[in-house]
Amino acid sequence: MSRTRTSHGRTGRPPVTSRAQILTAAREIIDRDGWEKLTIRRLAAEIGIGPTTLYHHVRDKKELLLLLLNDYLGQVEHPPLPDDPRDRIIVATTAMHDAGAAWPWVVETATTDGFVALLDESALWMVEVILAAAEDYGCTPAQAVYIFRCIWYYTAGEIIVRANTASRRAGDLGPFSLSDLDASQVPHLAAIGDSWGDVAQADTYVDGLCALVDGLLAQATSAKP
Amino acid sequence: MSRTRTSHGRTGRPPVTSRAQILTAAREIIDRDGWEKLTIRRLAAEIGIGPTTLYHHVRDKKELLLLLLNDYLGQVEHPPLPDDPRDRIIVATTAMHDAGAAWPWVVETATTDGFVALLDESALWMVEVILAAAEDYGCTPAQAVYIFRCIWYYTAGEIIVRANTASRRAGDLGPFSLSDLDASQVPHLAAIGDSWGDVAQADTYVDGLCALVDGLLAQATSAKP
DNA sequence: ACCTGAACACCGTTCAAGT
DNA sequence: ACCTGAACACCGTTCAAGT
Repeated sequence: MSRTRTSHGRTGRPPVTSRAQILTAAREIIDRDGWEKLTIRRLAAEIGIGPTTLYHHVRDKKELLLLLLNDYLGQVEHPPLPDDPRDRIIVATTAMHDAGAAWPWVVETATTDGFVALLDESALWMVEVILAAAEDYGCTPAQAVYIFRCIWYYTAGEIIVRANTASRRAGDLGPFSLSDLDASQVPHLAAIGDSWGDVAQADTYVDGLCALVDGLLAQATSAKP
Repeated sequence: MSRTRTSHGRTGRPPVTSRAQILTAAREIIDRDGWEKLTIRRLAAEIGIGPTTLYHHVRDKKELLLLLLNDYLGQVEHPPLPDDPRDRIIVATTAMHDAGAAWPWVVETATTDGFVALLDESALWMVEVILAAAEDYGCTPAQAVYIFRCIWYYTAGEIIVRANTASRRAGDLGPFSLSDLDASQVPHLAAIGDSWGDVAQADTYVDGLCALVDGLLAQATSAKP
């Protein structure tokens, strides 16, 4: 795993490609050109090697993304955690969300049930904090996993919509037209009309998260599902 | 919009390509080969025309997907709605979820804030029902929009994870290994270990939705955000 | 071992040209 | 108008061959 190969013998010639170098170059591309531009071919060009050479260091594009994801999550700083278990869930989840919102491509690799099994310990502290807090609150381990999954669905969905909306804003589609709807068919929608845009601009992630967590904790302690 | 061009003059030769034919062919490909296989080139081949010809009937691949999405959502059947507003939200959302789970690619086009503005009236009844129910419950229009967005984040996230997990099950990654974690670093996760897989297999979408909706309604009626 | 170029089997999209 | 082939600028990945 962590075998360092910075030099091999007396030649002193540093290896042209190492996993660390690959990851650095990949992050360089993402930060500079956007994450859609991270391709095997571009990454190889960035390092200065042939595309095929990359396959000696990384099995797949998927493995590359997983490596990158673990590396990134391991560097996310740990926020101070409050004592109250409920608040601890909110804080840890918000940290998870902010990390994802800053690098939305992580959801691409992380939106598989069981992706936790692919992560390093250093990347799993957020999951651990949420599980521990839920159990502190009185949940069973199974309930804690259930709560984590629900929180992750909500968070992943919000990050994806957020990312797509941001790239749309740059882009193509017209401004917005919820005003010319047939009021007899969809009266409430027609009444809201174009003010939808204003309302939807507000960042309500944390509000919604609180509602979800409170609902989940109430559910878990009232009856066992 | 609905101008029919099934014949133009006396020639009697039906046009080789119409929007309806394109959509039918696209659904054929998705149902037969999976939605990843729906490409402009394959679609053209399916119809029996050149790829470039398609661009005379559809601006973009994105427009094609939007056309397909509207068409599909318009055909989703309306479930009987209960009187209780809270239950109405659950039923309408579940219908929306089931439609998405059956055709997960819809999230690709629908995970943009404001995607509602791109939909036809016939596809918007689920949104309308949710907004109406929230207002029936005592919410302001703005609160109703907020509730819809939260519900959509949770639902979209669940559908995406569900779809990715299903395609993974066919696939590549190892079985699961949450057992060899360092218990000193992540004790709760290590304790759960491989039983995560069993717990995560349960379909808890509706349970989580109920928790979310109850949390949101409690929040909306207690104070105005 | 480590790296290479050439090739395979694809993409979405544009554009000048045909009928 | 409607359709076309050729081309552009890409993808991820494989494979036989080089050092």
